[in-house]
Amino acid sequence: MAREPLGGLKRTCYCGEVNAAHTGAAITLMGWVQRRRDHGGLIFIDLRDREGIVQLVFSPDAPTVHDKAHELRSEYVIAVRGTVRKRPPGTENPSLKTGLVEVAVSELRLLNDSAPLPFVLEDDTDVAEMTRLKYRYLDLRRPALQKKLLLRHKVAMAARNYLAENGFLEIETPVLTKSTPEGARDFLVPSRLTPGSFYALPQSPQLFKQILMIGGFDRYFQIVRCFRDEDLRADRQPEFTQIDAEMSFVEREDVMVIMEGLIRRIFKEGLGLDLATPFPRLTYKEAVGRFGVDNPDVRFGLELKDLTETVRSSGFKVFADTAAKGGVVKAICAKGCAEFSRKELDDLTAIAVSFGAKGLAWVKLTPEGWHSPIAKFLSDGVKAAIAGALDAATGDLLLFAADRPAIANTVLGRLRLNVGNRLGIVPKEGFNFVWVTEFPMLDYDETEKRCVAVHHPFTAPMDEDIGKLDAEPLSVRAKAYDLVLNGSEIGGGSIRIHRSDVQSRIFSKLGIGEEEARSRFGFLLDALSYGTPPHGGIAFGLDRIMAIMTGSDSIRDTIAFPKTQKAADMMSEAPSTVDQKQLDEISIRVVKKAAKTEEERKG
RNA sequence: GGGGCCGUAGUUAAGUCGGUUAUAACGCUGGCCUGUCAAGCCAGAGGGCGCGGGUUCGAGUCCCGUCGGCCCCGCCA
Repeated sequence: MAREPLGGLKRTCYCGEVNAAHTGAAITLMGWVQRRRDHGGLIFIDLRDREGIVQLVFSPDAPTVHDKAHELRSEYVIAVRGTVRKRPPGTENPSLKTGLVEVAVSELRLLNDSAPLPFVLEDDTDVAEMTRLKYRYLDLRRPALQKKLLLRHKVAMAARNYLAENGFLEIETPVLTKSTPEGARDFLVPSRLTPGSFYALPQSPQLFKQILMIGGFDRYFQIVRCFRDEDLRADRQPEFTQIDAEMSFVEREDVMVIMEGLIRRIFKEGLGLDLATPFPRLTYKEAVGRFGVDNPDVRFGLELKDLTETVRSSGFKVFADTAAKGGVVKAICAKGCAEFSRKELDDLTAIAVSFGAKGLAWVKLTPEGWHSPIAKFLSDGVKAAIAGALDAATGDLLLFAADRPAIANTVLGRLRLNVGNRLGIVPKEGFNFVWVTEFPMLDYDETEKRCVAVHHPFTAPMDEDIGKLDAEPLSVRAKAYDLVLNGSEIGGGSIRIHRSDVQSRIFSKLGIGEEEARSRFGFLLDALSYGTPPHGGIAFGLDRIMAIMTGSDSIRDTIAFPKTQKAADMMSEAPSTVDQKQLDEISIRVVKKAAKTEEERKG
C-alpha cells in the first residue's frame, strides 16, 4: 500500500485524550497501530500515541477507507479523520481510559509502514533485556517505559522549579575536566592539542560547584551527567544523572531542611504524595549498630543486638576469643524462623561467608530447647541472657556474627535484609526516608595502607572533632549526610572545608603530599585562600530516585538509553574501534591485547 | 579479578539416560468472518540449537575454549 504525505493534516488531540466530551466531534488523530481486529466486515484498530489508546472503527459502508484499513499491520503509522461516538451499549471497554467512545473513521492516511516486529510491544513483556536494548526505539514505545520517562521529566521539572524558586541558579560545569587521584576510576579523553595529556569526564561537578560558591553565586544547582568507570550493577551505570546543589553561608541543618523541601516537591508533583517532614535521622553509629549498614532499611525490625559483653566470659571459644581480640558478637532474632530447613540455613551461611564471615552460628529455639551446633558450649545462664537481650521466644531463629565490627555488622545487616524478604515483612509500597549523619571522615584502606576519605577529601570535619585529627583520625566525624530511601542511598552531601589550611591538613592526612596536592588541586587551594565562604551541598542520584518511584528493579528502566553490564550500548554498539587516522591524530597507540577487531569480538 | 544463573524459530519456552524428520504457544503470511478489544475459525511459512574445537558410529544434550546477557563480591571518595 502506498505511503502518503501528511498533506496538511493537523492533529486535534492525543489518542489517549479522546473521551465522552468529544462525542459528535470531528477529530484528527495520529499514531501507531497497536492492534488490528479484522472481522471481515467491521475492522477495529487500536491507535496508540504517548497519551494512550483509542479504538478506531472502519465500516464496510465506506469501502475505500475500509479496504485500506484491511492492509494495516502492527506499528504502521497513520493519520485518521473521523467522528467520536459513544460505543454501543455493552461494548464499552472499562480497561481503556477512552473505552466509552470510539472513532468512526472517514479518512485514513498511511504515513509509514513497519517491518514485522522483533517482539510484541506490550507492557507485560517477557522479552530478554538484551533484545529490548537492541531495539530500544521499539521498547520505548511501550506505555510502561513511556510512563517512567514522563515521570522522570516531571521530577526533573519539579526539582528545577523548586530550586529556582529558592534562589538556586542553574549553571553548567565542564564535561572535559581534570583527572583527580581520589575516588572512582576516571573516563579519560585524550587531548589532540596536547599529545600525551588527557581530560577526565567528571565523576561529579564537586570542585566546580565549590568554585562557584567561591565565585559568589551563593546558590547553584544542575541536573548533570556524571561518569565513573567502575563495574556496573543494577543500580549503577557508567554515566548517571545527579541533581546537584551547593549553597553558601549554611550549616548542615540548612542544607537538610531545604533539601527535604526538594524531595517533598518532587513527590508531590511526581506522584501527588504529601511526604511528612522533617525526615527521621540516625547517626552513622546508630545506623550501623542497629541495622548493620549505613543505608538502613528502617521499614522493619529484625535489628542487630550487641551480645559481646554477654558472651565475653562464656565457654564458647569462638565468641570469647572474638571479644578478647576487640571484636564484637552480635545477633538478630528471626521471629518464627525455627522451622528453616538445612538448605535455608546453608543459603544464609553462604551469604554470611560472601560478606566476609568465617561461618554462621545459628540457634533454633524449639519447644525442646536450644537446637544448635553451639548450644553445648553455652551455659543456661548465658543462654537466658542471650534470649533476653534478643527478646527471643520459642519458634525463633537466632543468627550470630562474631568478628571485627565492620564484618559482623555487614554480615548481619545483609542477613537481616535477606531474612526480612524471606519473611515478607519488607513493605512493597510506600516511601520511607531517613537521614544518616555524622559519618566518619576517614577510613583506613588496608590495600593502600593509608587513610582514605569516606565521603570525599573536601568534606569538613565536625568542629568538636577537629582536635582528634592527629591522635585518633579514624574517630573524627564529618559534617556529612546521606539521604536513604527504602534502604537505598539516594543522595549525599556535606559541609565543605572552606579554609585552605584545613584543606591542606586533610590532604596530608590522606597521604597526598604537598607537591601532589598542588599539582592536582592547586587551583582549589588557591581559590580557598581568596575569601571562600562557608558552604555545603548535596547531590541526589536521579536514576535511583526514579527507580524507586517507579518500582523498577534496575535503573536501566529509568534511563532512555542505558548500557549493559559491560558498559556497552546494544543499540549503537558503542564502544567500538576507530580508524587508525583518528588514533594518529590523538597520538594513541593501541597495544595488541586490547586490539581485538570487531570480527574477533563477535566470534 | 572472582562467584552464580542463562543463550534452542521473530518472541517466550519444552527437549528424558546422547539416537529417526528438533516440539509448543504467541507473533508472522494467506483465507473466512459486521461489535471486537489477548477477537474467533481454517491453512501455511519459519530454526538446526550463540560461536569454535573435541569425545562418539551418532551431540541441542557430554568435555574444553570463547563471545554475549543478567545478578552478586571486590570496586564504586
